[in-house]
Amino acid sequence: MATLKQIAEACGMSVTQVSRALNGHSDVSESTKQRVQDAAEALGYVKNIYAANLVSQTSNQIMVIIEGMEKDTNEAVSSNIFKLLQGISSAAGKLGFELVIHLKNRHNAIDYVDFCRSRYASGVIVYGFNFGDKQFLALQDSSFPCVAVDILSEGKTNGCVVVNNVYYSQAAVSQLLDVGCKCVACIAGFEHAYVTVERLSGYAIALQSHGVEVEHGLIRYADFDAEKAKGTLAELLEAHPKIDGVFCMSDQMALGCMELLHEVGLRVPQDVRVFGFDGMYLGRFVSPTLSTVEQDFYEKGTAAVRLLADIIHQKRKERTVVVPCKLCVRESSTAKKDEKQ
Amino acid sequence: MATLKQIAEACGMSVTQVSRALNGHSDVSESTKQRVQDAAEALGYVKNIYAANLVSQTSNQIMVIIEGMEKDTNEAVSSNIFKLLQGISSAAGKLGFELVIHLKNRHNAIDYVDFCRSRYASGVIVYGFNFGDKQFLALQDSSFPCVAVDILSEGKTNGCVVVNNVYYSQAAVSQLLDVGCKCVACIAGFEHAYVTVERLSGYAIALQSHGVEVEHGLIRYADFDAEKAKGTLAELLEAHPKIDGVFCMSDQMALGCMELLHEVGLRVPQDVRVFGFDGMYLGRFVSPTLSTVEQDFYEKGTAAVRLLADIIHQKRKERTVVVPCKLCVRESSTAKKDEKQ
DNA sequence: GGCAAAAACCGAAACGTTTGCAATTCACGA
DNA sequence: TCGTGAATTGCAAACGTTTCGGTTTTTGCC
Repeated sequence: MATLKQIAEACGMSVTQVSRALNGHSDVSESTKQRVQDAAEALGYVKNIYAANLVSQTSNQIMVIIEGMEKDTNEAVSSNIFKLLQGISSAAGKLGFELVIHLKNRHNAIDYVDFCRSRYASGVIVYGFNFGDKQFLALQDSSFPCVAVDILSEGKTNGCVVVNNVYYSQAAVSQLLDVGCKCVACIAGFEHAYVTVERLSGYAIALQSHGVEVEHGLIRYADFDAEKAKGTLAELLEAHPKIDGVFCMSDQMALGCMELLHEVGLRVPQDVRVFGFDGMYLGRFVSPTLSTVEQDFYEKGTAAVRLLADIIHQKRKERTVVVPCKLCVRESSTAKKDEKQ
Repeated sequence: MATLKQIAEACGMSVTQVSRALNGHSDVSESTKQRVQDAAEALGYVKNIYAANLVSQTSNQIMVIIEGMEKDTNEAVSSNIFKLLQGISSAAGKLGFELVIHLKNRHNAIDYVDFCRSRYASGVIVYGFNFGDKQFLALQDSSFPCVAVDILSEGKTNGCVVVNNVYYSQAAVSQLLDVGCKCVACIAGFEHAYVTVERLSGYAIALQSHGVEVEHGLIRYADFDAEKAKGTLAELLEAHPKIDGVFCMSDQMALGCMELLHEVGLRVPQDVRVFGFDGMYLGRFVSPTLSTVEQDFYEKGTAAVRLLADIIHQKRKERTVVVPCKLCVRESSTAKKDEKQ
């Protein structure tokens, strides 16, 4: 593999000058720059990043850490995270950062701060942590710029990209109440996830502002899983036959619920109205079409990188980026009064 | 940041010995090993991989290259690739490899061989290339061990992980013919993708072995997109009203087709039978449930890493790994003769 | 032609590790 | 007590790059 030394020999000049020429320094003449570039091209030179980063004590690498990625991750979550990664990748490419992506599972646990230190990371983007996680705290306390997605995080070198879960959940549940629902159940996600807590709060606010009391028996956790949601709703219907609306914290779960309702002979939306969350592509293809809150994970990814870059360059002071969502009211939550019994 | 030198000073010994102790060499006494490890722990030492890889001229990094990852990648593809990545990540963790994942889009094009050379890559896993791609050829011709997923690739340092697309497509189409379909259309994927070509060939074989002639007018490309599939099938039905079976090369497209059939008043499976491909989770939740060929992308990922490791260690001679699929015949392709008009 | 300033260039050290080779220490039997 | 071989240790070079400080060459001007 060609090195600076070989180029220097080929051009009859010093290694120093070659390095400066290739890095576009000002104190090297245009003619030598050209000569060096040609020689580099001819020799198939490519910079050794280990040597370069070692001496410069920096890197332009961003670490992306995705927690909780076991084999059974469900399809909707997979797709969302992948879009997040695409957004990150795209923005990182534009801004000249390299990506080292770590999908954490039980076989590849590492110490993240050490990982960053051992490679002079420019910054970190994390997803999937819950509040109080040791490693999450360590990253926040470290000197590495750290942007969290879908969970709050503040600090001198920290920031976060979130959506307004409270607002949109409230809007969704309000829509259900506005079309006449009297008893709205809530199929929640992972009990301790930040988004779950926030959406639950939106659910409660909507009920209260409509003069409905929150009944804890109507709230169940189904870990964002369609199968679990289905089983959970079955139990709920058993205990509360008067349920006429279901707010699900993911579309995947909403589809599970619609399947169950179909099986037990309840019509959507005439008997029970359903609202999802996420905006999955297929929501438009099921029958009835699924009402949902559409999130843009790609946008979350690009926003995270831009925020991180700003923190790295000490530019922005506002450290919380809120990415907008879109409320999509479709058939599954529509009144259709004329068909109602 | 602590270095070997600092540990050496703390322990009163040479840098050499410290390096050996930490790397578990045999020619260092147990007592010093312990002493060094304690000091390293106390000082918060973490190995600088830039220095280590520079001198050893190696790395334990595997490059993962995913082609064609523009913003509009569809949900099913996203989810599949993410599962592939999870499988890769899990197996790499077990085998002690680090991952550098490159999701290629228009903003982050790089020369892959140069990329590998500049970081002493142990090997490469690629996904999404088509035959004849310059960069793909360059990787195959390079000295870097290279495993391709979902496309054939052979050579001294190359291998591939695929599924038997021909066989399963044939099985799917045969099932449609066996329940009485006389005119089976084919909604194909990207025209030049390897899997498309293979599945098309399975489609043709099934028809021929049932004594049905292949009619090219019944074959259309819809790029694995549900929306396009929907429009395409509409055109097809216009031109060929006798169509009573549709073989789709992805579930996503199959759902698009079912949506269209529903809209134009054709019943599934009584009037038209539908078969998908991929095995997406939601296929079990739509009504009618979707027949499909279930692929395991997680397994493809782990298989790819294991194969790559074997190539790196020059172990295996067989360089093509075939991951099994599962034929899932569900309602959408079932005859239901009694309900037929 | 001579001079100063600007432009272009170079030597050598440094980054933190690994490793070949040589030096030292040790145990143990003669 | 000494010699032998094995076990343990250290020196110094090497990996390929960047950069500090200094040197040489060129340029422009009187």
